[in-house]
Amino acid sequence: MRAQRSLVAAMEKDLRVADQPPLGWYDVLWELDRATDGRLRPYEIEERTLLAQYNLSRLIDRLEKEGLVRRETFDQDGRGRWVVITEKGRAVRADMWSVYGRSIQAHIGEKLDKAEAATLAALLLRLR
Amino acid sequence: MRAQRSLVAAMEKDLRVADQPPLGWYDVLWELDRATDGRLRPYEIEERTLLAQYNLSRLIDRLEKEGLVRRETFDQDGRGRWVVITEKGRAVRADMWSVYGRSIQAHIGEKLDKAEAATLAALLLRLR
DNA sequence: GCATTATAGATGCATCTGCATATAACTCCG
DNA sequence: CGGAGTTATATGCAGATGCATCTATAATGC
Repeated sequence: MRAQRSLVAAMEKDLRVADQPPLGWYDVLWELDRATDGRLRPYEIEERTLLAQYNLSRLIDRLEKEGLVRRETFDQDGRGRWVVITEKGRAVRADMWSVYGRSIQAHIGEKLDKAEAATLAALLLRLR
Repeated sequence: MRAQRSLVAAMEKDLRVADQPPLGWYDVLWELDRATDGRLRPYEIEERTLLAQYNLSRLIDRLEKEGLVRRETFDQDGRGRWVVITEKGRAVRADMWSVYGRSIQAHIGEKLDKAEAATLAALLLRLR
């Protein structure tokens, strides 16, 4: 918990200093950017990011308001929506990565070697 | 991040279902309970829990309102305060532990053996 | 000894989160 | 088919968080 708290605090700060949006935005944009056709259903994003449903719903609102994603209807199921990343969304994600990637390197890469990082990732994966 | 998110969600839920206060309360009460005379300065709690200063300040407000801690003046430095745990605070911490401890066992203890847990803790410690 | 700077803690305000619940659409079973 | 239950997403409201800043006090430099 403490490690996570300090990493998040440090990385959020790196992003903020570089005038970039908060961390949460990245996860969603990244999932969309790598998805086929740059689109996912909200529940798919939810599964991948482990964001709470109501939380994601409003995060999408914010992304939409900034023009980084748009919602489209999902024809096969009237309850469903598509969330589609826009060109601007892809650009913002790439910008964010230039800061976030360096931040990960600084706060994690510098402190663990590849093998240790792999061990850590494997152990954490077991906790989900 | 995802492991932390899902663990916190699960543990908060365990606490809530058992009618116990949120996780953050525990950390503060625990630090106070084990401290000499059951008292610490806010900045000491901050260092130990890695809570943000403004965040802790208001968490103490809530604990105080519930009668779990009280603030006292700190004579050696007019800027400082003591945060002192009350008997009720100690009791609440103990109650919480009966739920939280089991929750840790269920969500972590069941999934990692002692050696793995030690490895994980050591790696995470390096990230702070 | 006074001005400057630093530290401890609190707080206004905007935003975010969490819970509960709403709404809408789908599925399934008799 | 029709109602009961289920799933996908959204939202009202209360409370928590984050940022910036404030107040009060202490330390430092000249």
